[in-house]
Formats: sequence, C-alpha cells, structure tokens
Amino acid sequence: MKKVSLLDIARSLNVSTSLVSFVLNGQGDEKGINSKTQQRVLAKARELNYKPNHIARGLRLGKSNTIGLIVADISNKFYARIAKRVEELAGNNKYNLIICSTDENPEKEIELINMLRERQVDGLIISTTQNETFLFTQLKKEQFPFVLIDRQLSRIKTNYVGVENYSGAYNATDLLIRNGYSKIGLLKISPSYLSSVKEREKGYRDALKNHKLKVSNKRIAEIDYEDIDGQVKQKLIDFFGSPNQVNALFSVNNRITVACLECLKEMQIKVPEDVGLISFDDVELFRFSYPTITAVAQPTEKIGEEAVRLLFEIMNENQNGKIRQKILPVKIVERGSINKSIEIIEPILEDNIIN
Amino acid sequence: MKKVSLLDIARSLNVSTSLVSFVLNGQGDEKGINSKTQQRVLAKARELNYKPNHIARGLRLGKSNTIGLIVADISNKFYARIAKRVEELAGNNKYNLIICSTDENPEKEIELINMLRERQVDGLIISTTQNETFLFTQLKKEQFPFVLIDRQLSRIKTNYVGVENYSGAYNATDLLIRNGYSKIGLLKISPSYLSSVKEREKGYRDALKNHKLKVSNKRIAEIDYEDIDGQVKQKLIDFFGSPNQVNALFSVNNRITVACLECLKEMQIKVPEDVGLISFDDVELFRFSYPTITAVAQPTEKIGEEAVRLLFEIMNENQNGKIRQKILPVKIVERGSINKSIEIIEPILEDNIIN
DNA sequence: TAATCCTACTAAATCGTTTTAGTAAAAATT
DNA sequence: AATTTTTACTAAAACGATTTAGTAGGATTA
Repeated sequence: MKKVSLLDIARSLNVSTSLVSFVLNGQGDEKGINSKTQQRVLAKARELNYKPNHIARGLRLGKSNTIGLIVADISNKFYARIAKRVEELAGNNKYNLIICSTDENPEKEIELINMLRERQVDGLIISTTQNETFLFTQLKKEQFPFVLIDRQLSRIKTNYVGVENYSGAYNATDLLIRNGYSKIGLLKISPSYLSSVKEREKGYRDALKNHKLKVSNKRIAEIDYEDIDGQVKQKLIDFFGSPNQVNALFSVNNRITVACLECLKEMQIKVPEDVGLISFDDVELFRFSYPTITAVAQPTEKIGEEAVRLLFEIMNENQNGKIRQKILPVKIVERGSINKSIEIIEPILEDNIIN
Repeated sequence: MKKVSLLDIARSLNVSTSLVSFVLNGQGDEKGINSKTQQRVLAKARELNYKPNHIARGLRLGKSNTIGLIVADISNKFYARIAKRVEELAGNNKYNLIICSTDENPEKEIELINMLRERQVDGLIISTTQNETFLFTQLKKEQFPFVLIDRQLSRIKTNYVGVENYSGAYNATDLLIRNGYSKIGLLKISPSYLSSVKEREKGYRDALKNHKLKVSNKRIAEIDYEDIDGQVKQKLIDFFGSPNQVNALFSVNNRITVACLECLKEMQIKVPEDVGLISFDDVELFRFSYPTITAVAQPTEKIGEEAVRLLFEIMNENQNGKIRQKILPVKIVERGSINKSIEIIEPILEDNIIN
C-alpha cells in the first residue's frame, strides 16, 4: 500500500507539485492559482486520502514541530501530570511531544538528549539528573532551546521552571517543630546534588537552626533511587532502633513518603502518635491514606504550563540569550500526619538544642 | 550555529559523502574502505561533533524508528505505567515513543492517529475510545501495524492485548455476594460501549444471575469521563438516598473508585461497615487508603510488554495478516473494603431474588 | 505595434541521508 | 604485454516536501 505523495496528486491532474503544495498550504490565492484549479486539487487530495509526509517537510524546513520532554520517571504521578499538561499545550500549538524517562541515570539522560537532537526536536524540557554542566553549556553555546524543570544546576544559569523548595521545606520543618517535634529525621533522595533536594535540605536545616535545634547527620538519610523501598526500610530501622533518635520525619518527595508509609505500617509505628510525618510533593494518595498525610503541594500542572510557555518564547524569539526563570509558590496542605498542639507535647531534650 | 552534516565531514577530508556514510554506519570494511581512511572519518566526525539527522535518514529509509502510543489519559497511573514500560522496551530496540492522550474523546483520537501517521510512525499502540470501526478497517486495509490495548472493538477483530475483564468482574462480584452483600451497585464509566466496560458489566450481571439475584438498572450508574467527581457524587446520593437500595459497590476502574472514596468520606458512609467496595484495577493508593481497598489487579506493565512484543512482530514479518490477541489474567487482591464473613450477615431480601 | 502588465502556472534546487551502479588505478594473473 | 582481479573509492538518484526564480501567453496600455 504505497503512500500518496504530492507527486501523485500533481500527476493525476497534470499540474506541478509546486502548485499542489501551494494550494494545500492555503497559499493558493496568494500565489494566484485559479480557484477552479484549487478546487480540483483539494478534491483530488481528499479522493486519494493524501496525508502530508511530515518527515519530508521537516527535512526541508529544518524543523520537526516536535519537542522533547525528559523526566526522571514517567510513572511517578508528579511527572505524569506535568507530561499530560505539556502534551496538551504542545498539541494546541501543533507540536508533538516525545516523552522519555531517565530513571535518574545521568548517562541515560545524555543518550536521550542526543537521540532527541538527532531526531531534530525543536526544543527540550528536562528534569535533569546531571551534576556536570558540560551538557548544558554545550546546548547553550549551540543556542539550542531548552528549559529545565524541577531541578537546575548550581554552577550554571539556565532557563528554569521550579518551585520554592527552600521555603516549602523550611515551613514544613517549622510546622513540625511548632507542633512539638524536636527530633526530625530527613529522608532525601540520591543523587543528593540535585538542586531540589539540596534546597529542601537547606530549608530543613535552617528551620532547625532558627529554632536552636541541633542538626544531626544521624537523622539525615540518603535513599538511593535504585532501591527506595529497601533503603527506606533500612534507614527507618536505624532511626527507630535507638530510642529517642527520631520523633518526626520530613520526606523529600512522594515516592519516598509512600515507601515510608509502607515500612511504618510493617514496623507497626503509628503516625502521628509515634512519629510525625510531612512530605514534600502532594499526591492523591495522601488524601486517602491512613492517616492522611500533611504535605507541601506543588503546582504540578503549572510547572508544565510555564515550561511550555518559556520554551515557545525562546524558540520564537531566539534573538537574545536572555535567561528566563520562573519559581512557583508551594502550599502546605495540613492533614492528619502531624499531632497538632499549641503547647509542646514532649519537652525538647537537651541534647537537641544547640549550645 | 549550523548543524554538521555528512557533507561537512566529506568536504573537510576530500572524500565523498557515500564514503562517510558507509564508515559511520559501520559498513567500512564491508565496502572495502581503507582502514586509515576510516580512522580519519571517525576522528573528524567526533571532532565536529557530528550527529546524524534522523529526519533525513527517515525520509530516505521510509521509516522513522518511532512508534506512537495513544492512551485515554496519561495522567492515570494505569496508563502511565504502561507508557513507561513501552518506552523502555521501545528504547531497547532503538525506537522512540510519541505518547498522546485522547481524554476519551473519539474525535481527538482520530486527529492524533492522523497526526502520528503524518509523522511517519512505524506502528501504533492504542487504547481506543472508538465505537466506530472505520478507522481500524482503514488501518488494516493499508496494512499499517497497530495493536489495541485495554479495549477492543466488538465488530472487528484486530491485534489486541487485554485482560480477563469478564472473569475478573465476575469474581469480584461473586466475592461480594459470598460475603453477604446482595444489593450491589455498579459504577461504570462512559462511553459505555468500551469493550472493557461491557465485559466487566457482563461479569457483574452474570455473577448476580448465577446467585439468583436481581439485576436492577437502578443499581447501575454510568459516569461521564468529563465529570467523574460530580457524577459519582450524584449517583451515590441516589444510591444511598433511598434506604436499602445498595449495600455494596463494584467500581469499574481506579479513577472512579477514588472519586467514590472521596464522596463516601464526605457523606460519612463507612467502608466496609455501611457499604462494601471492590474496584477493578489496583493502584498503590488502595494499599494505603483507609480502609484499604480490595481490587482486581491487572498486570499493567505486562500489557505494555506484550503490546510492544506484538507490534514488533507485526512490523517485522508483515507478510501475513494474521490477527494476534493476548488476554492476560487478573488477580483479586483482598484487602479491607469488604466485610469478610462465611455466614451471610444480612439476609438477602426477597426483592433482590429472581423469581 | 510594441512595450508592459497580469494571470496562471512550472522548473529546479534544496534539505541530509542512503544506496546502486560504476570507475580509476594498482596488483595479480596468464 | 594483455587481461583480469582487487582495492578504494565516487557520482548521482532517491525519499517528499517547500520555495525561489522564472516563463508562456493573453490583456492592457502608450
């Protein structure tokens, strides 16, 4: 079943492919094509069920009308929601989306970026797992349009859409402290050089410090992406093995929180009675889980929206190398994983206080 | 920043593009290219940071090394998990994936299929929302490789990967009945012509019949995809407005179950005390919700795997028009949303019994 | 009547690959 | 020395669209 091309239409009407191309692109009048001829072309195209070859057009035009979205894990609802929004908006602009997952693997990310560029995507939206800057220095040098989301690089400024990680984490920790928790464990994801993780950790640390509480490395756990369930379990055993080590947890993303929930259940540690819990990144589950989980909600869809908006801006007016950044606000959603109390339930132990 | 092409390499080495192409495609020896020349080509390609133009190659080769995945809703975890697996397997085979969502809109599905075909995808995996067959009759006639997933068309046989909807739903309903529930409401999604929905409804009906229970249309609610939360609420108010109308619910997919959970909570109807609940399609949430939800688990990733396997089979040996179908088993995961009881807690009321 | 203008088109280059058919020169064979 | 074989390449077409520069021929104008 051979595909129908412009040439097929042209031949069967005894006209040139140029004419057919003009008509089908709506330039018929502009190019002074007789309106009867235009009708004939349109009719024939319909009759033959002609579908333009986007690849050929892309080659000629030097653009593919496709953008790429590279996320750390498409099966994580956070990224899935972003992806859906990006796909919608791209579609509205007649752009297609190629979605890829890196599984937090920097090597795979490099491969994917190369692959997408070979496929001539016109722009990229990336939640990067890189620590090194060379990839993005290169892209910038080549003036290739891209926008980072969720994470940025500390040593290089790029277009970026993110959220208020620092204040979100600060306020989350602060909320725990103000409700009487003093021994707060941090569960962060590895690789821990990710800007989002670092910012959240900083917020956590600063909140403790401002309340004159000790920041102890014994209460900071780094969980490897490859084995979240296993390592969360290990760390929780550590945390709760020695008494009084931890009475609340701040988890850095939804995936870790869920693993946490599973473990705590298994270990029969009750939330919020035995341990307070707050999570960065809110997902549906937290509204229905037992107990419900207090979380720092991100404007997920908005991240996708802004990223697309920025990317199109960059792609259209490539004259200037102006860097655009957009930091979106977050909001704490209070639910049932923190024991609310005005007064401090458990006196803060001496060894948690600085000085 | 102009892109580097084969011609650039060829010119700078005073050789032909053919030679460069041969070498870069690993056909150097085969084509008898001097090994020193090969070295020079490879070195120069690296030096210039040459990236093949996939679009040009695609045009020449008549294929894009891309497959399309069209799902009803990419932000639904069920499809997101399928998408992730499909992307992985496609990637392993040097294929890219374009993912699109239809939002259960048949028109949009047609547009997307056209768009993807214009983009010369080599094959399609589709969870269709169509009731009409013409789209797929056409694809079959053109021998275009495609595999339906999750849903198939009743009036036309196509390649298809699905699950045991009928027996899953039958067993789910049966489980409710055997635990003493007699007035079982069905919450199904609209459009209700979808094969998965119809098969599940049939399973529900047959289970009731085999237990000599009345199938009442008053207990069957059709929820529009566009307004799941609103309509679920409406239907539940109906169900629980008149006494004794419903004492258990069978929900046809995860999205509806979640909406249900939300409503029941709001209406202060307790699960499983006031109403038993079982869901088709298991998601993480159901393990952590309160109560935990008994569900019919689907081999989600496996669906993606089989779909890719089938599609590649079809794409590679296009000689025969053999139809391939794969139906995967489902499994009921018993949790806390059903009151377990050997004996029948509540006597089955007369008006629920047939005859 | 010649020059100009207008209408309705077309020829051909181009994008960057791949691939077929071929060739020039050197080496080997008779 | 003539022929064949081998080595190491190249020319050019092809994929299917877009686009620039152009033309043929009729109508209008000076």
